[in-house]
Amino acid sequence: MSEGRRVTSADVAREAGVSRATVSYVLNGVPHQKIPEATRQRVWDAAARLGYAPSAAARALRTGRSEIVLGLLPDWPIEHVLGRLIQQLTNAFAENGLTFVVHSSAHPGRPLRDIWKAMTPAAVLALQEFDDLEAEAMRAAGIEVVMAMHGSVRGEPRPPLVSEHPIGALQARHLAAPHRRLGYAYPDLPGLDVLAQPRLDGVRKVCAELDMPEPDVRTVPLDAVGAAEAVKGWLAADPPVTGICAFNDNVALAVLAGLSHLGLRAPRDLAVIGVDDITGASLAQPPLTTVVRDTDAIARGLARRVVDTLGGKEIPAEPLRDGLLLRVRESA
Amino acid sequence: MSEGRRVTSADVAREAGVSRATVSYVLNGVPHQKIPEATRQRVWDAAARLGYAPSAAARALRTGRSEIVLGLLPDWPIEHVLGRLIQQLTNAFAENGLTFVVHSSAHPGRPLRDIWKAMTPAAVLALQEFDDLEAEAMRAAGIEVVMAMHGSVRGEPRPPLVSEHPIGALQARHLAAPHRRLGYAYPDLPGLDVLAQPRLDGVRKVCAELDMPEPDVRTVPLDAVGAAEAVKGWLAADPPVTGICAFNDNVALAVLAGLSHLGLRAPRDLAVIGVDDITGASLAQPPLTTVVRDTDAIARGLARRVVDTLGGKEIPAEPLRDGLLLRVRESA
DNA sequence: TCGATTCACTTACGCGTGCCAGTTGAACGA
DNA sequence: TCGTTCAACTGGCACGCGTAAGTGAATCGA
Repeated sequence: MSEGRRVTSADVAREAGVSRATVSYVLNGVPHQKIPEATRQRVWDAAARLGYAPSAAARALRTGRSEIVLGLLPDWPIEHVLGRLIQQLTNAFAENGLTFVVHSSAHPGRPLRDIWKAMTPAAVLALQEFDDLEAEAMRAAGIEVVMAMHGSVRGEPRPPLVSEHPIGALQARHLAAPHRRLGYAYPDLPGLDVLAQPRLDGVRKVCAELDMPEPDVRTVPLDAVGAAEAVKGWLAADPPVTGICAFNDNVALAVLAGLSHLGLRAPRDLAVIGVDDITGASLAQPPLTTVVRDTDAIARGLARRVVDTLGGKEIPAEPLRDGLLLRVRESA
Repeated sequence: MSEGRRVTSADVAREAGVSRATVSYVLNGVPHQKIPEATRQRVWDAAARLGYAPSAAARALRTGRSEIVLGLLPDWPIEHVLGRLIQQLTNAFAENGLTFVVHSSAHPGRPLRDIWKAMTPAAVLALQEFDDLEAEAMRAAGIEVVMAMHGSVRGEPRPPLVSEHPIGALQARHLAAPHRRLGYAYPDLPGLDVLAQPRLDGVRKVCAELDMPEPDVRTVPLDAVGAAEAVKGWLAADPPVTGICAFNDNVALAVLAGLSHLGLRAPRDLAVIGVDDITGASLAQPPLTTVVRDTDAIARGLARRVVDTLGGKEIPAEPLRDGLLLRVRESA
């Protein structure tokens, strides 16, 4: 059938024997119009029969905003968790009639401004920290801006939507039982500070609460030799470090490799706990104890936040609460 | 300044003291119009001064297509390589004035059809196999469809744009020197067949060329115990398998874990080679030998393909050629 | 019986573009 | 002097939609 030409609401109107306006009212469920059930049904049927899908472009042009939520990806590697989060966000937004679309703003070939000016998304969900001026400009253009990470707008700092703090705290609390001195394996990638700092703060806080000394923080590169250096440092510390909270599983894997490089082994010589439960975690020698977060809950929460904000509801500033799960294996 | 209202081409026209049409001609570089350099400059300046960015919605409405390239993500986990590919595709398309946007079609909250009907992308880049009817429907709607994976349209099978074959071949050739019987560690996730089959075929072909027996294919689950079963099978085969080509690094890691579970070790008891060079590969015990592909080349190639297709050029059906690198470590 | 109200719609406008089909004014040839 | 040509523009339509304002018929209260 219809070769090329797209089905418009005018086609539906003709098919249903009503005017275009009526079609629009029915399909959008406009409340203050008295339209009898019979007519409604005719319109619904006609639309279905023709396979009508409204043009997002026309709609966006008319209303001044699209139904697109733009996700800004961070420039650090997209691994397991982040990948899953993207898929889950897509689904969560789809359930709310929004199309989630991600854009890597890593090495912008075009300035970010062009991107959002062009697509006029209803909202922008920043999965990374980003420029305040940019955020302000978006707001001025009528775009809702939601940040998942730490971020401040016009100087007024607001808490991150997704809080990293509890992750470090959980790691520390797990290790604290047998271990009296903890170390923190900090990632070797500058961009990760937004995540790493709050996690480390969580560890610090628990140490303080339990009257333990400050955690011994060392940057751990993702290679066995470099990691071995950090391990040597920990073991030589005074008092010696016996348990390591790693920024994530990859860093934890590096610590394990460092240990192995020195002929040592977890948890005997040094206990290690990671974050994320990547595939390699359960396959490591020894299998890695790790913290998993409920990314689906985060995705839903984030989506709801955005939807509510778009709906005009005022949102509490508190972070989302997402379940954390401790997956205990052998490394700690 | 301009609180709320967006800058339109009419504003630019007023600022430059010309008509809207002239602005449009200048900014779009329409060839068959005689416009003196002086006027061009005035328009360019005015546009820059006002910070004009054309409305994608209006443009899309007018032209019937947007400048968006929709990437359809597969439903398998987005790891390292795929994540990097997404970022690189974004950049590659950006360099060509296109906005790359990905959508996870994993568990479609809405039918896929609604998505692309709504956003009318200029092209769809499927990173996974997908429905022929769907593809046909898109084509009918004037959307260019490009497939990165295996895919056939209306029954006529066409070769995949990104070929997986050479990966398996390279793995096999590397192992073939000391090893006379190879095994293939097949992933335990049905969706991965599109990738796994061609890779396995590559291994098969090399085995045949070198007068070696057929590879011994076993499905390897991502846990040590399950993987150990597969390992036992290989070692007990007749003639025994001594080298394993794994579908990817995670599967290779599983094989390593299986070996370790049995008190064995690579490469002494069984050589293992993976694909992707994920972070965990270099950190494994022993460090994993693996095949890396040049995803940046793939991204650029894919982007160019799409851009050329949109430009009306007829494209050769041959797959992209991407560099393959063998990263030799200790496991094989 | 008749104005008023309600119902069930329809008419018409404008969102910002791209681009076709003019229009203007100057230069030029006869 | 007057067409004719051409460079350099401009006017205005259509894309598909949401929605404010209007319209004719039916119903109703007095």
